[in-house]
Amino acid sequence: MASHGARGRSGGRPTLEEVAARAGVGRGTVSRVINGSPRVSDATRAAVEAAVAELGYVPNTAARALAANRTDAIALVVPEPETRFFAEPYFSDMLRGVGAEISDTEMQLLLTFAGSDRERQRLAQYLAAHRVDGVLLVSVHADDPLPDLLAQLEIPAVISGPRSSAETLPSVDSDNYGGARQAVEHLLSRGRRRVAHITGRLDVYGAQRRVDGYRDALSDAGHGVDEALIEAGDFSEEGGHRAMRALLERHPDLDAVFAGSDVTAAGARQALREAGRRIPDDVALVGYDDSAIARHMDPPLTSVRQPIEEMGRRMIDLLLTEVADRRPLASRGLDRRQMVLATELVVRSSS
Amino acid sequence: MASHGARGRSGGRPTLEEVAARAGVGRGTVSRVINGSPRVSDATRAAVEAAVAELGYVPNTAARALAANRTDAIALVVPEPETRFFAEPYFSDMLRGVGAEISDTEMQLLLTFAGSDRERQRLAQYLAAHRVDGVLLVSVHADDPLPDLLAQLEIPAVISGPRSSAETLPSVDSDNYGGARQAVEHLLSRGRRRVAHITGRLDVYGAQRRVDGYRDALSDAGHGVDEALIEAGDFSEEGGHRAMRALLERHPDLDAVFAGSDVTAAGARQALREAGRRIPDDVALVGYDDSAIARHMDPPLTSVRQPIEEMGRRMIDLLLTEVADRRPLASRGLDRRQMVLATELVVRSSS
DNA sequence: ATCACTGATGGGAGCGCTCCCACACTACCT
DNA sequence: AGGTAGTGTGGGAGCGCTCCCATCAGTGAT
Repeated sequence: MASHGARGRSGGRPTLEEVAARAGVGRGTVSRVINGSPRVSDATRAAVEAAVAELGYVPNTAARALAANRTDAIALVVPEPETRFFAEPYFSDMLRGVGAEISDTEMQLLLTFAGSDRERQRLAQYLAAHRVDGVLLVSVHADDPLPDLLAQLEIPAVISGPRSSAETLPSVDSDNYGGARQAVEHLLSRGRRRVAHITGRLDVYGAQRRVDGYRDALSDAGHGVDEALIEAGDFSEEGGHRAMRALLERHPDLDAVFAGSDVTAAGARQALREAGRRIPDDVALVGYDDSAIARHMDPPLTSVRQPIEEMGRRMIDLLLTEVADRRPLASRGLDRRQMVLATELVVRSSS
Repeated sequence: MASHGARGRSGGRPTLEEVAARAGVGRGTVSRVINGSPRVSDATRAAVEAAVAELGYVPNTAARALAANRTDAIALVVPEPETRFFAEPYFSDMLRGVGAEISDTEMQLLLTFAGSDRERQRLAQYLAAHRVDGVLLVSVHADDPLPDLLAQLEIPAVISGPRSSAETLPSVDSDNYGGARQAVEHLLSRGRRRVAHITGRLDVYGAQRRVDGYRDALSDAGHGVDEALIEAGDFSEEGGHRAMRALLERHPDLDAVFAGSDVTAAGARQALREAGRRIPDDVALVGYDDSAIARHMDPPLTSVRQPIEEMGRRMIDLLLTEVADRRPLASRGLDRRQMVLATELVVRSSS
C-alpha cells in the first residue's frame, strides 16, 4: 500500500510486522524469537513460530544488515589469478573445508580473487563498503597490503599461513617445517644422499619454513647442505619443470628431489622423464600437499599430507569467533591465536 | 548521534547525506549522480563527484538493497556436490567465464552448491529470501525442481543446458549433437569401424543429444548402430572406468571409443590400459570438453572442444538482460532466447 | 503578459529490520 | 507495607538508501 512499494503484495514476502500481528505480539518479540533470544516465554515463542510457519516468513537480509550493521557474509580472498586457483588443488581443498564448515551456519561465503590489479581495486572497494563481516586470507605473500587494509577497516580476518614468525593476525597453518623434515628424513632413510629441493614461492612464509626443514634435516643427519641443490620454484608445474632442468644441469648426479608442492613435483617429473631419468630408480621424488595429483601420478607420488580441509574448517571457526567478539584489533597480542596442524608423510612408489 | 548508532563515527563511512552537504546539493541529486542518471547538470555532477572523492564515499549496499528491492548479486547454482565441482573441469571453466564477464559489472557472484538435500534446503531458503537478483543454473537434471521454484519466486534465471527440446528458460548451450557427430565421423574417417560410446548422465539433456549425434553419425555413414556398443556413464572417472570394462567384456573387438567427457575418457583409458589395449594402436579414444586433462593425458587426448568460458560469458549477458528487464516470465514464449555455440574437434594422438 | 511545457533539483516517506528504553508484572527481600 | 530486582513485552527511533512528488526556474508558444 506504500506509494512506490506498490509492486503488488503478490509474491507474499511477509514482514516481521505481519508476523507480529498474526501472532498477536509486538514486533520486538518476533525479532527476539527469530534471533533466538532467551528472553521470551515458551508460550509466546510457540505462537510466533506458528505464525512464522503459516506465513512462510523469511527475514529480509538487507533490512537486517542495514539495521544491525552486519552482513552475515564472509569473503574467502585468494590473492591469485583464477587460473592458478583452479590449477592448484591446495585452494580447492581449502575451499571445500571452508564450505563444509560454513554450511553449518547462517553465514554466506563469497569467493573473491585478487590476482590482477583490477581485481584488487574491486576488492578494496568491496571491503570499504563493508559488505562482509570477516575475511579469510589464503596464501598471502609477504608484502601484501591487504592485511593492513583490513586492519584499518577494522574487519576481522584470519590468515591461512602466517606472513612471518611475528604474524599479528590469527592464523591456521600446517607444520611446514616438520613436514619438510619428514620428507627429507624419509629420502635419507631410503639411502638417498644427493637430495635436491625445489622450493615454493619464497615470499610465502610457509615455503621458507620448508626450506628450513630441508636444511635442518640434512644437517642434523650429518650431511652438509649444498646450496646448489636448492632451486627456487613457484608452486606451479612450469616452475617445477624449469627448476628441475636447472638442477639436473648443475647436479646430474642427484638422486632425490623434494618438491615444494605436488604440482611442482608433476613438473619435475616431466623434466626428469625428458632427461631419461627413471622414478624412483634413478631419482626419488617427494611432493607436498598429498593432493589428488599425487595419487594419479605415474608413478604414484610420495607426498607430505597437510590436512587442508581441516585447516579450512579451523579458519572458519577462528573467524566466526573473531566476528562474534567484534574485537578485531583488541584481541591481538593478548591471545594471539596461531594454530599449527600436524603433517603426515604418505609414502607411495615414487620414493 | 543516534542512540544505538553511536558506535563512534570513527571509521568514517560517509553517507549520502554527508556527500550532499559537502557538495551543497540535495540527497536526491547525489543519488542521481551515483546511479548515473542523465537528469543532472554537468556542473552539479562535477561538484558531487568531487565530494564523493574527497570523502571516499562508498554506497551502503544493504541500504540500497532495502530501498530499491534488489541486491546486485546473482548466484551460480551447481546442483552437484562440491567434490564433483572441483573434479570436473567443465564447472571450473564455466566459473572462469562467468567470473570474467561479471567482473566488468557491479554485480556480485555467489557460488552455491546444491548437491546434498541439506544444501538444497538452504538454497531454497536463500532464494525465498530474495538474496539474489538472478540465478545461473549449471548442468541441471531433467527432474530438478529448482527451475520451477525460481519461476514461482519470479527470479530471473538462465540455464546452461536446456532440460529438453521444450526448454522454457533462456539457455546457453554448445552443439552437443554436432560435436558428437564430429567425433564419430572423425573416428570413422580414421578407418575405425567398431566405435563404442560411453555416455554422460542421461538425465542431462546434452548427454542425450550426444548419443543422438553418435547414432546419426553411424547411420548416415551407412553403419548400423549396435546398442551393445553404448554404455551409460555419468561424466565421472570411475564411471568411465566401469563402463569401459563393461564394453570390453561385451565387445573385446571394439576399436574406438567416444567418451562423454574428458574425465570419462581418463577412466576409460585406465581400463583400456589394464586390459592391455594400446591407445591409439588398438583402440582410438576421443573425449569431450577439451579440458586441461585432454592435453595432459598420456597419450594426449583428441577431444571435442566446447567454448565453455564463452558459454559462461553469454549466460551472464543473458541473465543481466533478464534482470534488467525484470520480466522473468513475461518474456517466455515470446522470444525464447536459446543460444547454441559451435564445437570444434581438436585432434591429438589418442585417435 | 500568460500559459504551457521541460529539465534540474530538494526533500518527505518509506523499505523491514534491530536496538533500546519504558512499562507492566511478579517475585523476594527488608 | 515499601522497596528492589528481575522477567517478559511493546513500540519508537533510526540504519542509509531510492523513489517520487513538489517546486522552481527557464523557454518558447499564444
